[in-house]
Amino acid sequence: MKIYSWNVNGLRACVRKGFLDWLDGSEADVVGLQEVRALPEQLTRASREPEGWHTYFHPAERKGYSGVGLYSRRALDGIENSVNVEAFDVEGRVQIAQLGALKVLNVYFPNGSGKNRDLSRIPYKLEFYAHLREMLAGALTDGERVLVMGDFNTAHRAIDLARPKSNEATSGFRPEEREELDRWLDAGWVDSFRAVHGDVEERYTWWSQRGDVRARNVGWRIDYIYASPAAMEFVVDARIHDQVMGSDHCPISVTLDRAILEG
Amino acid sequence: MKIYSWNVNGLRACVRKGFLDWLDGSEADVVGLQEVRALPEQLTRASREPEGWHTYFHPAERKGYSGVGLYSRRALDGIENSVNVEAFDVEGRVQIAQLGALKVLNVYFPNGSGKNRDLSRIPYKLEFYAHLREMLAGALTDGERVLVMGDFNTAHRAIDLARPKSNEATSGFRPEEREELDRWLDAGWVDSFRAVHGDVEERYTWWSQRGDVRARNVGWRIDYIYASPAAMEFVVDARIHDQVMGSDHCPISVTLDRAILEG
DNA sequence: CGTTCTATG
DNA sequence: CATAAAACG
Repeated sequence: MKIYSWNVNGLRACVRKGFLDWLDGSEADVVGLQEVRALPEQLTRASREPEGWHTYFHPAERKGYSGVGLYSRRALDGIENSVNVEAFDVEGRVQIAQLGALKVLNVYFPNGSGKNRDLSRIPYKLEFYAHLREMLAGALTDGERVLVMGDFNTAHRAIDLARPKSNEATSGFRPEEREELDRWLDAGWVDSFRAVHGDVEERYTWWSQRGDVRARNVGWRIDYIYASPAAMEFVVDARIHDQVMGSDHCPISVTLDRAILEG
Repeated sequence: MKIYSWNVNGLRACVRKGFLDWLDGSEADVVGLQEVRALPEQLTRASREPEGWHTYFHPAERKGYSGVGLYSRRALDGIENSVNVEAFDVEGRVQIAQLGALKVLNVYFPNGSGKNRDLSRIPYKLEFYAHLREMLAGALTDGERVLVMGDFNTAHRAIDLARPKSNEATSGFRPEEREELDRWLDAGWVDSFRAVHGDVEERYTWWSQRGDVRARNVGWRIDYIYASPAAMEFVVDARIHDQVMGSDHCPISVTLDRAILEG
């Protein structure tokens, strides 16, 4: 089975660029979207409830901002939107889906840049990371099968972005943000793409919209599917679909042995 | 000589739709624009200072809002932006141009609709009208040659809009607004288009942007060139150029005997 | 319905 | 550079 994550940068705009055709051609079982940037009622019916899919949305309270969504070929066994912190829940950043023995978290981690391109949102971002990490610590040590996928908004190591030197002070590659990802990996989470492909270079998931940056592949790898050790045993492939257009991010995926569903 | 008035509904957008081609083909001597909606420095050089034209701008303080501009083939003999009321001056609504013995006021009269489509701006609109009328009363009685042209934002009589009955409560055709135009005409101002063409019907200068309203000519005549009696003696033609596209308003013009300039 | 601005990324 | 909203008309 195949699970995708994609920051669509506005689902309505992405639909105009062919999202539904991509969806039907994707052979996906589950797709997690970030930055939906629409209330469900603002979506066309064809994109809100496409034939053959079960869909779930967790929008932000603020219109046109953030928001996550899940598309699944079979109905989810459970869905939960709250992480029990009001300040996080109102921004529509997390969906926790249960599929048999597998738990999938679809997450839009906060961007660290604030109002005037400053770093004022980094504390919120780091608190969000820490809260989720602590919330999931028990599941990890209990050997549960968990995927945390989405736009992490942080490149972990120099190999994960084209211009590491010039971005050491930029939110998304600052030491305090990278150290938080260290803590996830130290806790036991596995970066599925790196586990499958090792230190391959120049594989990115996001490119600035300025200039011809994507054509020149001057990008960042900031979208991940993190697997618990128990889930990682079922991962048979991990991919970055950088040929797929429609957003400033590209989709990523993992292929899993279906046995992962049977506890 | 030919003098035009046109509410361009954003000069930058209008330029993209061919404003400069229209300008050069217009045989205009003077063009007054309303709703420029740009600071001069936000305009391209080609539109701010086109070859062969002298240009003058009076923007609002608030960005992207209101603002008037004048294009003249020969340099103006004088230009004044203030009507000596701060609340009016900051909204960039008036330019007073002197061309020889002729005074031309290029005016963007306020829209009466407020924030929530309410009527909260009608008092401001009526005060603006009254202030300008009183300011010009002396010139009128002194026999000066004056044109007041622009977007008046009021249809005077039922003949001036396609749907008078259904708009009696709408700002733009309310009794208190129409009565203010009565006061201008009672004071001596002449509606140049009506003076030339009498009660011709279905001649409008503005159409809603919703639906196919312009194609069906469901419009309003709310742009006028008012002439003082002394100026009216030199008016040889008055036109509504409703075939000219580029805005939700169309240009209007008067043709004058050049002798109007020689006092 | 369309222009422009602002917030956000 | 792009998405979406808000204000205004």
